[in-house]
Amino acid sequence: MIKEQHRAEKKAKRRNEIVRTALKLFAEKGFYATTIPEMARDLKMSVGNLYNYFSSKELLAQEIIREISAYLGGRIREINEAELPVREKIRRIVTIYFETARDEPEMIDFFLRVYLSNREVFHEGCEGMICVNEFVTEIMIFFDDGVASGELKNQDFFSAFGLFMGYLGGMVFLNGEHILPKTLEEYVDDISENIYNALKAS
Amino acid sequence: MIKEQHRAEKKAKRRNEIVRTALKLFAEKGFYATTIPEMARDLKMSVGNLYNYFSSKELLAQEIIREISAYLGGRIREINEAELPVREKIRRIVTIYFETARDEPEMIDFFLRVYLSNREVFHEGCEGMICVNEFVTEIMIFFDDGVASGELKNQDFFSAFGLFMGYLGGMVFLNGEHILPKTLEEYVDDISENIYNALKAS
Amino acid sequence: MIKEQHRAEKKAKRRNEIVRTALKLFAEKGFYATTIPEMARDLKMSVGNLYNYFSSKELLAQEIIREISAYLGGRIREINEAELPVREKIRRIVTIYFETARDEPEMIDFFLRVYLSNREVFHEGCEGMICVNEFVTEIMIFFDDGVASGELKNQDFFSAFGLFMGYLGGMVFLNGEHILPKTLEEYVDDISENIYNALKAS
Amino acid sequence: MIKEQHRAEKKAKRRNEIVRTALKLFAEKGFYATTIPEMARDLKMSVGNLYNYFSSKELLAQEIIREISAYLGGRIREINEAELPVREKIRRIVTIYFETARDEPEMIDFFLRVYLSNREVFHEGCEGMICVNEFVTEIMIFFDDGVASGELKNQDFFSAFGLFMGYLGGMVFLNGEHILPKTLEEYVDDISENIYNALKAS
DNA sequence: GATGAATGAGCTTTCATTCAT
DNA sequence: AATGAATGAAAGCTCATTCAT
Repeated sequence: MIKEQHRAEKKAKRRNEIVRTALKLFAEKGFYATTIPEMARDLKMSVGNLYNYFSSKELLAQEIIREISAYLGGRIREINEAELPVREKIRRIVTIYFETARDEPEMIDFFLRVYLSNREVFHEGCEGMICVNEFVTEIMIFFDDGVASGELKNQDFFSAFGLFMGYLGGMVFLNGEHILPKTLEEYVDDISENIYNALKAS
Repeated sequence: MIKEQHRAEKKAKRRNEIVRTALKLFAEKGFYATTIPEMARDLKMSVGNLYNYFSSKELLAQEIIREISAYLGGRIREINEAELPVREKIRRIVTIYFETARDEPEMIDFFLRVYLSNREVFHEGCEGMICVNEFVTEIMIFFDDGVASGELKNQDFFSAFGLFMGYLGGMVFLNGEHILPKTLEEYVDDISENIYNALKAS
Repeated sequence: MIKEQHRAEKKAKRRNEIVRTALKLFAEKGFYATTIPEMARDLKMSVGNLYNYFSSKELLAQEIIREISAYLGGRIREINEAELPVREKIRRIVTIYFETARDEPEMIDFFLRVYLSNREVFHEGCEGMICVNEFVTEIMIFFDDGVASGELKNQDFFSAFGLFMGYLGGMVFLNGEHILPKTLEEYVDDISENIYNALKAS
Repeated sequence: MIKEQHRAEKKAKRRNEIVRTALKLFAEKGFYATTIPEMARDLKMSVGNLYNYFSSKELLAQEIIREISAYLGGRIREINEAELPVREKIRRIVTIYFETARDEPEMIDFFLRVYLSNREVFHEGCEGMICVNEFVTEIMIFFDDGVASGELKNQDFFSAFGLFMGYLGGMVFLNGEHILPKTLEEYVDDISENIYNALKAS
């Protein structure tokens, strides 16, 4: 039926609007300081109806992190699939991360301010890394490929992962606090170089 | 008057107990999930009296981060003051950070789970880095000394700071989520080496 | 028209399914803990359509009690129409009540847990005993017949009715709470005897 | 300290007012139709403060049933302790029950409309009969004494208990629904006689 | 300094009912 | 006859903070 299709589409669209609005609010104010009535107001939607789409505030947050992970994972996959020296791959990953932080800051902020911070919100349903699986997997592939090609030093994956992600997250945090004297983009060279030096073979 | 001295001492002691208890609770449960009545109960103290020592939950959290910064800053100062090659200094800083995470996890957890996450709590009174000033200053000294001695590459301080702190914070986070296959101590070698390679001169 | 007949039949059937499902849910979980969306889900029907059959939750509950009254009234009518000594009639009524409690517990549970308890639900539309009229009438006939035949003491009907119904309801309640050391069936003898002794003519 | 004593007294008094007000509301409108804000309004007290006295609506209801049980148990104990023929004891118990229903109808209504009906409210904390223990115990003593003295037939306790309590409860229910043509007091003779006949020896 | 009863705004969530399709 | 998205009022409960004692 065309009608039903139309309705389903509309619902999917509405659902998407909810996710986007919630992402924005959560990223700005944190999980606890964002209230459902506020979200409903921004969406011009009743509180009750919001609950027709997501059965709890926690599940909404979990959906969001899954979508962020899928988005970033996809961006990194493109890089993994290109034939490029590791040095250049690192540069591109750093660039993408900072670009995202600039153009869609909600995504990175949510990651840092909600996902990493309010662990209790994710412990039921997003244990370990299952909700950021896509993203982590691509980083892992990047690393394994680099080791396989002899460009990267062979070490425990988490030593490399912590460096990469901790570093980038830290820089975005400092930027968000207006502590950095330069824009993120201007740090790309230094940071890519540092990461490369840290991880490269011999 | 001896009496007054005694009274002041007692008050300082009580204040200290409050800070320690609050630190423990905030680190364990986060800022919002920790309630003042709960803190009072743990302290065997009335809520009203607690407010005689700290006029709000936020100010209490700010005091805590200042004390953590002072503590860690002090530990790093010792290293800065020793005559050691940079490589060894890095190793010692990493070691101290992980030791603290193991022996007094509240401090690092508070840093990651409260200070970095609930920015709204600190925006009035701890703008920028003023409440973690002592700690940051020592890292800065470590870095400047290394550059001065020619051991470290001369680059924007924050490129180095973000690497150092993001990396260590990231590893402690992964450890807290039980994602790491090894203990933090077993990562000290790899991580110190990575940091050194990232920052060393040419 | 045959079509219309068919349609009317189908509607009656659907209506019946609703009553049965609602009865089950109300009996299990009580009036307030049973929600209309839940009922619709169990019926594989939309909430909107449910409201085409019953215009409110209250009216649905009222319909249910009327049907229960009709069912139990019918069972007792059979006994009233048989030529039996009062002693045996009492025994049969007790037996039927307990059998129903065992085989179709929804009916008795609804009676005790919804009809007797949530009076506010029935005050508009089921005042007094009008919705349990059929059932009460048959008990009245039983009683009048017994008095007429000289087997039962002539007293205010409600003295007898309260004894009969309060007693049986009380036993089913105790049974439902798992307080009774024996099954309801094993109490039939004692209880019938007690009722007979209470009501019999001098 | 006199001050502390005074404060404790005041708190106990307030607690009592809460219990009385809640009892009245619950009895009138049932458990679910009575709201906490409404209770607070009647008590001229804030909602929050109410929760300083009772940590949930359920626990409040449990406290109430315990107090009712204690009250009725006490009244029946007096009868048990008097040297009276069983026939007279029955009469007095019936009288007390109906008197209570007339003078403090909330107590009996709560018993029938909340305790017996909303079992889910009591299942955690008042399993089985533990919250009506005092009352049931006295009925048990009455029954055992009667059997011991040879006045009552020796039968399963619950056969007798169900009769007694179901009967009285049933009559109060009918009275509450304005179905009875006479006042409860006018039924005392008939009912006592019926109970006696039902339970007496031989 | 110390107590803890009191406040009240605000939170997440629920649900009977309606209505455009 | 059927759908289910939408409403919106209201529920139970929490908690930082105040203040009379």
